[in-house]
Amino acid sequence: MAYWLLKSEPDVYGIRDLERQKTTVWDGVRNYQARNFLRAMQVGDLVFFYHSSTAFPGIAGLCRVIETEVVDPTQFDPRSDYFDPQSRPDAPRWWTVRVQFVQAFANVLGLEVLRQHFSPDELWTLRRGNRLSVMPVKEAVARKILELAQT
DNA sequence: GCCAACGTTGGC
DNA sequence: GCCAACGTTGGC
Repeated sequence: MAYWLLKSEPDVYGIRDLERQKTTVWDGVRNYQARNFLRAMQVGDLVFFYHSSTAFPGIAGLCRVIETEVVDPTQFDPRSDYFDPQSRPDAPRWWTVRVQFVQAFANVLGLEVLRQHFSPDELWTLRRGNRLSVMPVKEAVARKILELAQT
């Protein structure tokens, strides 16, 4: 089983939205590196839910991959912000996963706490200028995050 | 709102 | 294939 991190702006879609919906298709990713990570996910993988572009950025909760190789439907929707006119239904460009809510952390693990425990190379969200919205998390780092979240 | 950092685009 | 210009991201 692998661990990952997904970024989202809570004003658009936060951990509480996922809690309410229970599951969601993680649509709208339009970056090839991020897409490749999405395609590498396996059912059962654990995913940290990161809140970005908000007053208290940080890791807000946990979810789990429950379906892989999902074709992102927004790429074919002309009214969607994520419409990709160059993507063909017989050869979709953008693939994603469906995730299921697991837990909202009692307290968001903010950047200050994360920086105390991890280097930018261990946790890529800490890298300056990092814009990648889907990234892998090493098991040792994931275990530590889970430990921090319970305290 | 600012601005540094990054990915993408497009002219050549 | 290069690279400057541009648009976007995201912390502050």
